[in-house]
Amino acid sequence: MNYDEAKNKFISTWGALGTLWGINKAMAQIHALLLISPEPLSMEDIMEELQISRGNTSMNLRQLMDWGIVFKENKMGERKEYFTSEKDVQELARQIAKERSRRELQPTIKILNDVSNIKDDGTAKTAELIKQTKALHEMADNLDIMMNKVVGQEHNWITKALVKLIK
Amino acid sequence: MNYDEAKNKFISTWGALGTLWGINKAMAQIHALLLISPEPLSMEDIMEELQISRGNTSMNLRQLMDWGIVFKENKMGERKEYFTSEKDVQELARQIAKERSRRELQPTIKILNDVSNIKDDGTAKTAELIKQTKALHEMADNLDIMMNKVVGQEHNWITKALVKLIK
DNA sequence: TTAAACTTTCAATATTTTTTGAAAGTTTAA
DNA sequence: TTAAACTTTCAAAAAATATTGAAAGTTTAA
Repeated sequence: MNYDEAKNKFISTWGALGTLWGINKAMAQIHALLLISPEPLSMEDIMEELQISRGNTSMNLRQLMDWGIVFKENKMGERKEYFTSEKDVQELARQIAKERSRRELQPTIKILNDVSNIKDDGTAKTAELIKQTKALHEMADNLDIMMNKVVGQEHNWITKALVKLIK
Repeated sequence: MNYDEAKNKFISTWGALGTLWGINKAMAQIHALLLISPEPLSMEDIMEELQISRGNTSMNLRQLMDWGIVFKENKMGERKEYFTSEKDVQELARQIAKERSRRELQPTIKILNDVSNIKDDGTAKTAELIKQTKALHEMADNLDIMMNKVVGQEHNWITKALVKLIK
């Protein structure tokens, strides 16, 4: 496998994986491309490389910046904007964990809390609803703590120690 | 909030969350419904409750069974098939972690391994590709270990201890 | 100012994914 | 056997999502 094959394989794998996680293909591929690019890339570069339209590129770059994993850069004396990805994969994971917690986990925890606190009317179905949503609430809470504390730790010693311990 | 409101809120939240994780709405909602149902439900029950077609119900029940989180049950003297969900949320998490590891993480790890082992031709771009895919490979490996060992542990003492420690 | 060089927006279009429902398939009881 | 009671399959339709590209917007330099 040469460089170009490896690069394409990586980009398309990342793209396919993205769709499995609710991230669209273009967004995941742009991210993959920036991640392995030693130099910042312009919008033209990205469009060219991935064969996607200007509009698509612009919108997905914006989303990646909203996620805090892609940044704008300006080259001196050039008007064009360039883009880079967060290159430290630990920091990348931290940022993704933080955002997914904020966008998905925390709203879900709130709803599980509301639902599990309805008044128990003594019926079996109400008992089951309360029991199961309470259990999910507890689990989601633990997951949230782990995502924010374990992955979110700078210099991730916890993960290292943990993996060593249980491997 | 009364029982019906709470139930609908839970089912629709679970459905919306599913789509965010690459699971379709019907599949997630069927699962939610079974999870809070004290009794096994028939296909008719599910169709009725969620207002979806027979075909849709059949296909998504099959998928849930493939994931190992929904089971067929037969009631004595009845030809109709009934369905229940795994009710223990720890076991549910374990099963989901196991399947996602097998379906997504492991194939990805394999590709990251292949890509990161291309021959270093001395160019900056090759160096970057190798460096980043190696880093992702290591991270994916750790995640795989955690998913299979930490979540996969019966009587999940590690999570409990960990959460207590870092909370 | 103006205009060139660039980016963003968004309605229209294309693509992908999900859902339907009827026909085909299966199982059981008589 | 047959037929009733049920489930599965799958082509077609619907719905949801992603993509395009051109017009509108913005910034900078002269």
